Amino acid sequence: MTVSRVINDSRHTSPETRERVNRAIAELGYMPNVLARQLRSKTTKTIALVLTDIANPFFTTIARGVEDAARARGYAVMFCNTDESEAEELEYLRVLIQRQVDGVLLVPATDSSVSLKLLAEHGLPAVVLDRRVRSAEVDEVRTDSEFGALLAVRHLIELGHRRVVVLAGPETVSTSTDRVAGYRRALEEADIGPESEQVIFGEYNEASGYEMTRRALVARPQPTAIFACNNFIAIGAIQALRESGMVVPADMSIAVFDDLPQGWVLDPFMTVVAQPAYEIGRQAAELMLERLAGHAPADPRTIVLPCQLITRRSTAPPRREATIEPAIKVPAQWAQTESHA
Amino acid sequence: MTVSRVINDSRHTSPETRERVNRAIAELGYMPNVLARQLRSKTTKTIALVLTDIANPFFTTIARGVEDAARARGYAVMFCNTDESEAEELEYLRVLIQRQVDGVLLVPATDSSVSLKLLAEHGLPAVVLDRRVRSAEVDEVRTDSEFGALLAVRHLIELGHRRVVVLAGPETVSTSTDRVAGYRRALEEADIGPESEQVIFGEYNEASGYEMTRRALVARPQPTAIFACNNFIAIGAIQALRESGMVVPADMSIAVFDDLPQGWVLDPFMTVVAQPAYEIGRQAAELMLERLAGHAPADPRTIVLPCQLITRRSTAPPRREATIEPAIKVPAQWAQTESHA
DNA sequence: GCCGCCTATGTTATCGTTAACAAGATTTCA
DNA sequence: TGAAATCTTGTTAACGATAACATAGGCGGC
Repeated sequence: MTVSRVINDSRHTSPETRERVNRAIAELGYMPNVLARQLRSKTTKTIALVLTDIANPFFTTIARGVEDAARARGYAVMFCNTDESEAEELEYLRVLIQRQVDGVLLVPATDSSVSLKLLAEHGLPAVVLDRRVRSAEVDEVRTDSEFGALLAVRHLIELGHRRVVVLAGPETVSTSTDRVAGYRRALEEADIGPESEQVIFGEYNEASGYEMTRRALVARPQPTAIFACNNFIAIGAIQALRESGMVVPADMSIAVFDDLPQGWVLDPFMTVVAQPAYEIGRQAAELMLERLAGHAPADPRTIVLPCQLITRRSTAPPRREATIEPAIKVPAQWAQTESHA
Repeated sequence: MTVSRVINDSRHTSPETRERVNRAIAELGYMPNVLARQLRSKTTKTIALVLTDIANPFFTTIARGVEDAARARGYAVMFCNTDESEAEELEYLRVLIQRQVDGVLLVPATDSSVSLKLLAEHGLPAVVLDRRVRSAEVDEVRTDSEFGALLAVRHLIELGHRRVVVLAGPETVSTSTDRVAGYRRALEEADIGPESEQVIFGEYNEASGYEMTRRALVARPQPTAIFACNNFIAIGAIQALRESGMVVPADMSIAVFDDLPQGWVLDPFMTVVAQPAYEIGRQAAELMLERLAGHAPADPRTIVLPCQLITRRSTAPPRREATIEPAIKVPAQWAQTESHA
């Protein structure tokens, strides 16, 4: 019909016809059937964002960046939550292929590349976010986890800590291993021998953070500082510390990878390595949209964004080594001033 | 093709053919095109959940209930976030109609019924969640906001409070007005005159909670307790109280509608009116799925679920009226014991 | 006046699936 | 044995849009 032309092009249509068609549309409450359009045009104007934990504000922020960039160019976004499970991830990808999405932004549950192979088989472009994948030939956007961890642990060491325990996520996830690598580099830098290393691998959630902290606390000599590899691990850690009556930062310092929103765990304000989560999402979407528009080079591109240490009140010199401050002063009300490094 | 029969029915197909088809599917990596299927069958096996704030754990929990119920019957769920804006709501509904969703679960941004009219015009079934809508002929699932508010405010009054301020959401939202009504009933019950009433309407978010609290604190005589009509308002309130140096519950009690997850605002644990959020979502989805299956009566149904007062440590007798406890004892570490009423 | 080009509209075929019908093969049962 | 019932497979049309082509005027240039 000419109707199609009015709705889409509006080139090659006379003003009267356009008027007539629009009137009819208004009268009938007509709305085009997107399904039919997509079937015919072989493009759904939809991209998918597959991530591991939508409840984590870090990923929520990424999702916003993706959505904003996509919407600005008329694309819709489908969100899929894999719960850190590769099986779920593959399940979702199959659904997405069937639903004919134009491309997939993926936070992979593991560093295996079977998911990417599946996408490649079906000719779907992909962008990997936040994590590295072994031997992948795709666009990637992430931050330098190793360097961020180095900053955080260096900060703890500068405060005087010598026994720092790192609570990591799964060993199969690159952000875990990279952050542990950064931790090791910081120890080496300070000539702290590997015998003082304390690394616990677990999962990127509250329960695991709680459990790892309980384990860390029974170690002798007890660590004086915790480096949590993500924000949920830190929340679990705080709960475990409270239960065992330890006060942060007097009895235990804690530094965290990934920021937490205001309103979460107000007390104490956390020293964190903040990632530009919104930008990770936005730029990943941009890479994808460029590729879909045909404006992208054939070779994969990698964007590594900077991260930033924000020191707040959850880190302080350890009890024994405290020299300047006379004792463990725990202000009832934490000041909200921040210093950025 | 016979292929279709193998994939769907598998009735009326010989085992050999089925085998042959399945082999071919595996070899070719064939996946059916969902779009075409949906176009032909006029059903997308998709329902939409349109809500006002996906960042609020109350709605996140509803979303889980919806998703679980839907998935169990093979339905997919599309989530849409209206940000409490009726314009956005209508925008989304138009998209959903175009995308041919089978039905819509709606947390309406206002109590107007234009959205429901739009859906009815296009023959789409709807279920209204959490809030009431004026003169609507649709299925509804919610809790008894007025009764919940009555419980919370009665609890404050029993503790000895006489000046309770209620921080509400928008006046155009039924949960706001219902909770204010419950507040008034509690005051009447206790023979507290309307001159002691203090009602502030705002929005269901942190910023508004903060701002309303600042306003409430300058009132003279100052209120001794706050009743926050939702959890985000409460978080904003807590921030404002901290800034002005007030300690909860010694200087100010606070009771909240909607529970908060562990990990959020640990200190102090909140006295809340908890709603069965998951059940609201699940039962709403069930109503919809029943209707889609043709098993529902023509007349609209309304489900009102019970809510529950959970007293924790954010409420205590007011300073002046304190008689039994000698002073305002604020334990450094809040116990996590809960008593249910 | 004729040709070619541009514009506005109509026609046909197609995307990939399934509903509906058709028809041959096989089984059931009187 | 024959007719009806059942099973298996094939054929056609349709879902609602658009791409591609076709047609018919209108216009300007020579």
